[in-house]
Amino acid sequence: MRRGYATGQARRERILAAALLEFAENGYRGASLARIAERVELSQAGLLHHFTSKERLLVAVLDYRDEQDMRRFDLGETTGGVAALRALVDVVEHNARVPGLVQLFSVISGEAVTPGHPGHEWARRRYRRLRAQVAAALRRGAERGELRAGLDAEAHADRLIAMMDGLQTQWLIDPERVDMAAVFRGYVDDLVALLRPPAS
Amino acid sequence: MRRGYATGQARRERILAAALLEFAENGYRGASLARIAERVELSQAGLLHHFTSKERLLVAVLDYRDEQDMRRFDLGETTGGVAALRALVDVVEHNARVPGLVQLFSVISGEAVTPGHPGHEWARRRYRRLRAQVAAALRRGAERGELRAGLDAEAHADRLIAMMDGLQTQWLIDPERVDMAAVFRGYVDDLVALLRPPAS
DNA sequence: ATTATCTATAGATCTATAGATAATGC
DNA sequence: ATTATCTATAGATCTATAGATAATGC
Repeated sequence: MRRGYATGQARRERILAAALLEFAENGYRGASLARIAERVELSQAGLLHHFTSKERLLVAVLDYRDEQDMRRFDLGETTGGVAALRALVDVVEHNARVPGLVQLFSVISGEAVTPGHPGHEWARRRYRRLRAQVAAALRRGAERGELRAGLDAEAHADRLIAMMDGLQTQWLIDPERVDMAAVFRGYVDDLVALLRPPAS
Repeated sequence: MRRGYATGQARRERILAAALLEFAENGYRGASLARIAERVELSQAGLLHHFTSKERLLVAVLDYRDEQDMRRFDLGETTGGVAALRALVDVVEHNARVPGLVQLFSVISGEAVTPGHPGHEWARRRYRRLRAQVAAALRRGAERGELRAGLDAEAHADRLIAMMDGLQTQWLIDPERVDMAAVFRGYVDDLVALLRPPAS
């Protein structure tokens, strides 16, 4: 499997990091390959030697970030129920410390609602995967008797994800106003109370 | 107060409508004045006679839409408590019928998380206003004894708005997967149960 | 007079490709 | 040989302004 020389590999990593910043700051459409190239001290043509096109570069950045986040976000096969919900609160608390990454996802998800946007398919897959993961964790909690039996796992998963995204947008636009982690924690607390199995 | 000739007034309205479509489809950065001008059968310079710059045109579109929506969204001085929460469900149900408008707000809000974006201030003001309106309606409900007394009105308002926004994004990206209105209604139902005053 | 248009154009971008040269490592 | 770079450039944009001409309505 050809992966190029070591020097090229290192350069590609630097390009991904620089592209992430540029896309987060300007979105896909507002981003400039020339500016990215400048940040890694490379000509713009040199950049395209490594990534062929702006579209491919965006997809590479998104996949790269997804890979990193999967680990943190992965609720494992064992975690479930209340522990899983608490893990989501931890994710939000962590996100409050990395505004740059949060901004990348917010900006790109916003742009990607447009069909034809190079991030459209990525976003669709991502939301489906997240929903499946969260729903599975909730269901494990129900099986163990930790959460109410009849719960609608998919609907709650959609809501948890929507809540995270929506609060992120508010927080990025007006950081002083919104304590993203606290408001999300309040949601999870209410949810835990609501989904507690009826006293036997 | 100079408002120009009747013909100009009519042209400006057409421009706003066309610009709305273009911004919704391509975001601020991806939008093209030439394409907007084409849709209203005007030269691109002719368009700029009416709106001076691309930035001003975006702001005009956003203010124009806000004005329209204020009526629908206005929870009045009388509505409060559970009725206000039901009114939000109506809003979401209505939004599910106008994907174009929803897309405008999603795309621009996403872009506007970047400081320096011409929609940044608009988004900030908008979220503050929405929060104040929703929180006030919840508080009226509490005063009337319809909702639990000690409720955190601001936090619940932030969450309601975040939920609406987050579900909109999911719905726009994958309309077949998400029944936006139904999932939101589920949230409101849970919230009504949670905020019901303790039995006296 | 004021307003609504137009054509023409300056001046900055932008992405992607062609083709040459230098470095790397089997 | 393959990979990593570069310069140069084609070909499309883009926004905003200057300056001329036509229509509108006090």
